[in-house]
Amino acid sequence: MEKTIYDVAKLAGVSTATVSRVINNIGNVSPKSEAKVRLAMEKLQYSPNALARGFAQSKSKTIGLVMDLPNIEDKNIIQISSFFFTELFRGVNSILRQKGYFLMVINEEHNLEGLVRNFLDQKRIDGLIVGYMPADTEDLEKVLEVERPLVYIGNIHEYNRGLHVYAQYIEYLNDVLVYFKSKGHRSIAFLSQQNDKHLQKVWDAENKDGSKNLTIYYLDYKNYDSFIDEVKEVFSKPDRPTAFFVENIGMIQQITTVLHELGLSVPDDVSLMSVEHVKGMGENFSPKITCMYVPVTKMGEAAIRLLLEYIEGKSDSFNKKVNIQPALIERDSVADKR
Amino acid sequence: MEKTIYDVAKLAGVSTATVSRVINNIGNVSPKSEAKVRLAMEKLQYSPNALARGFAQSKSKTIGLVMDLPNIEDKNIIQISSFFFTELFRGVNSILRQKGYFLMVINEEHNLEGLVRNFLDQKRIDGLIVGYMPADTEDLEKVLEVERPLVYIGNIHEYNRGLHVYAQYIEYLNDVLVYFKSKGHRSIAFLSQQNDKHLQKVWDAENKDGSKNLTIYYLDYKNYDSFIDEVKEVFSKPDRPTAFFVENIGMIQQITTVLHELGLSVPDDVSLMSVEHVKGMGENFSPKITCMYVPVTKMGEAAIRLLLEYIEGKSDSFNKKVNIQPALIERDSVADKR
DNA sequence: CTGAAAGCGCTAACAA
DNA sequence: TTGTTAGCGCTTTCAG
Repeated sequence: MEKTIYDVAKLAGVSTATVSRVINNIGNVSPKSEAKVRLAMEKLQYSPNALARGFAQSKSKTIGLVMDLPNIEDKNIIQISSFFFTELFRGVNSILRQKGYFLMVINEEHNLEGLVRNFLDQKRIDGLIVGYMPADTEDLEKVLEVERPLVYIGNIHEYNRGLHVYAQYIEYLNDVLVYFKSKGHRSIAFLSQQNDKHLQKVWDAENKDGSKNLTIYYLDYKNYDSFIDEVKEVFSKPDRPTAFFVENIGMIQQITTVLHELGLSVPDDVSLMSVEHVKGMGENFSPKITCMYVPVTKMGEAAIRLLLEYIEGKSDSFNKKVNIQPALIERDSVADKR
Repeated sequence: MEKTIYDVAKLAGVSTATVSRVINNIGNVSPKSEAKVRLAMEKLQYSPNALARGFAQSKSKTIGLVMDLPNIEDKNIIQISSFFFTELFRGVNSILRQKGYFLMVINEEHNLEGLVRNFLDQKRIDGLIVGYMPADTEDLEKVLEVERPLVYIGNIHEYNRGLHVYAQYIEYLNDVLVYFKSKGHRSIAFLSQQNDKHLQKVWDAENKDGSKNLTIYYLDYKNYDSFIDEVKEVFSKPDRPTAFFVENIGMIQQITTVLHELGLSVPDDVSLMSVEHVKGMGENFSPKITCMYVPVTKMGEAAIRLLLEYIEGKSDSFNKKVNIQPALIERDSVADKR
């Protein structure tokens, strides 16, 4: 038979209310009583039943983390997202445990509203972190409308409300471009899984003076089997780009090999940049890759802080945003063309 | 105010017991009643309170997955374990959700007994999967002693009991050796994080005929900053190994570069093998790397099956083992020296 | 500072 | 096939 708070109370010679007070560090307990209770708990090896506590308080003390773990077939994305996932997890979990919360990872379909119903309404979790960078969907809007305890991590969206932690994707893409430009590059290729509308904006911004002095190639790797061919094609031309931004650092190895096969060396013929979610990862290559470091762990931490403030009523506002700034880490893969 | 089972019962004109019966698909409900109940639930947008259910049944319907996510400073291990983690998670979670369970990821210190007390005794979880491949510790023995619902994934241990899913590490190490040998290699290096006692066993087994016709180098990468130097040293010798097993596939890139710098090419001068936890990952290299594929996802699935059988009383035995067989996938990184 | 007691929402005998 | 009802273990007023 499991020990209950009654057993402890009886052994300690106090009421269950007093035991509850010491368990929860409420105070208003005499040192004497507290000592008796602690002794009794010790003797009985008492562990409070989390289910009963949660039930009594209508709080599960657990937070959900929605991640869209890609299917193993998506070779493109699995590497980058493995790191993204584990880094985010680490950031979220460390803060959570400190505050006495637990973490439930949720890897469901993209039906946000359904998720909210299943997990929040059933009180399985107290709040939700959406880590799969949802696009602007009606689903998202609906959830924001009802002000559920939910933080989403990712690009800023058009419904300008809700708890939100983000790294300004468009901005850092722009930073990459500006950096390449500052090093004298005028013909630049991007290999990115993002919709090219972001790149288009960047491109437009850079060429708005009408000089059109930049040439930008956009490669996408929706199709895993064909992007290598695309790369080969673009870099075989005599007027090939001198700089190449490869969003997924897991592809740097292959890209480097392909460039070598084309007789091009890094960074002398082609400069390379990438994104790292794990700090220092760019150093695992030769030459060491200059990267935008996107601190996912920090984003996770910020998200949790926002969420707990809201859940615990310390924050009155549902509309808060935190912008985490990526950092450009210069290494050896970008040549100075000036 | 949240809707409760009473609201549903009242609206449907039945008792709470009947509502409970349809929620839980117990049966013994007339189609008529069931229809009324479902309609009422629909109208009220009713979601059963998981906390209350858990409390009433003393079951949380959630399983804990203990993972030791390495600190970001451990550059050695972070890559391999990112994949290991996400793949294991995927396997575990998919089966779990199918069966109506939820997954709580636990990333705590190596104190197994403490974990068990915190999570199992408090009924926060119904069972535990230990995914960090625990060594033979007294901690582990104690937990096995009391037959808690726990499956561990990893190497077989000396306490020959408990629920256990494993890939036979020593065996597949041996398979690697045998494979290299079959290709005519006689001088082989291993770069592995494992304690070298495993390798020693392999070595002994292979040389037990007294012919000593194999030379095995053991490199370890405990120290991230120095293993590259070790590699350089070993492969600079005129009698360098002709084959190299690099356990961590995340290091293949660096190793290849180092070998190139030494003027050695793969596989002509040095043959390479590695381990992949994500199927097909060895193909992301040039040349494509011959790998032992360790199907972590399958291991996760097997673990869950074992655990749920035990928890739900379908299995009488606490002592069950499942051995998941790794597969050797031949690609282009091993030369035939015969 | 302490204790009595009323729930929290659901399940599961048991009786009908 | 249904309904009644006594818990499940803890928190939290409220009165003392």
